[in-house]
Amino acid sequence: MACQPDDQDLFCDVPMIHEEAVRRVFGLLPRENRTEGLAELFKVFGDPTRVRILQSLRHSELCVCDLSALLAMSQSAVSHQLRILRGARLVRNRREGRVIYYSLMDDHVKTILDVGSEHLAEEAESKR
Amino acid sequence: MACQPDDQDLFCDVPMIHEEAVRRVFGLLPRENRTEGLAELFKVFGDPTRVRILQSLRHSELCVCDLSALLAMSQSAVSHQLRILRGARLVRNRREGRVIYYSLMDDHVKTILDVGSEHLAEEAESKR
DNA sequence: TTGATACATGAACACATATTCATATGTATG
DNA sequence: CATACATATGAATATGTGTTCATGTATCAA
Repeated sequence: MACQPDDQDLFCDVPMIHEEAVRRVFGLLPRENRTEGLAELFKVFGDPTRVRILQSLRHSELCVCDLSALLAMSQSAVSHQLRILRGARLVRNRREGRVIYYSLMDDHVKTILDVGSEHLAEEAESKR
Repeated sequence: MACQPDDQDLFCDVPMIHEEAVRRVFGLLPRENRTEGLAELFKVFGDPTRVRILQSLRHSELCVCDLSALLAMSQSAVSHQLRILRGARLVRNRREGRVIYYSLMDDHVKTILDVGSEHLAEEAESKR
């Protein structure tokens, strides 16, 4: 935790080999807001249960008890995770009587899962 | 933790309203391997420091001390995070004397960050 | 070889998080 | 209204994770 390389002071206790590059990149970085938001978003994707839920909803709208049976998990655990997915606007829900149906919010969710899968595939390929 | 809805037994202690859909989706789900791998991958994106590193490397190859100065963090903390990014094959590194330069591994990293940003943008829009 | 520089890493601690358990909310049915 | 059903949620606990601190490794210079 030295100092922020702003316009006035770029001299830290940390050695800095490429001052120009650092200054330039610092100017190009998005606001901290956005960084924090991105991390929060990906954190939601970073749990096997939630990924499993998203993969399931990708193929069909499902209610909570369906997901519970499908994932072999307690209804409570599923509900807790659905709450987090809702918070990140990755899923939407609609009520029909006592049953609440969940589905994916939009195509971003699919895209993110796909690009992630691609990366894993190439990763496996590069290990050979 | 009831039972897995495999071909032989789909009857759990959890109520299952849409048995057909559940069976169908179960057949379409990827192997657990892949789910776990995806979650592990996104977990790496799920930390502000690591996102910040990736956003930085997106614009320029940088060495550890550059990143340390840029992010105003200790060299140790940055190194620990770089290790995790390397493990997920999100960054590559090359040595030049005592200095080690890091850069993004491939375009998947950029794409994932971009799609995430898009989602956040639309999320903000939908809140209005 | 000795010292300095750039980076990596193990241990420890503080903090976050996923599941379980118990209970609450909301909706249909009788 | 009372009951059953589908889902949500608060509290507690166990496990995971990021940073710091101290130390180790690798490279260059003298």
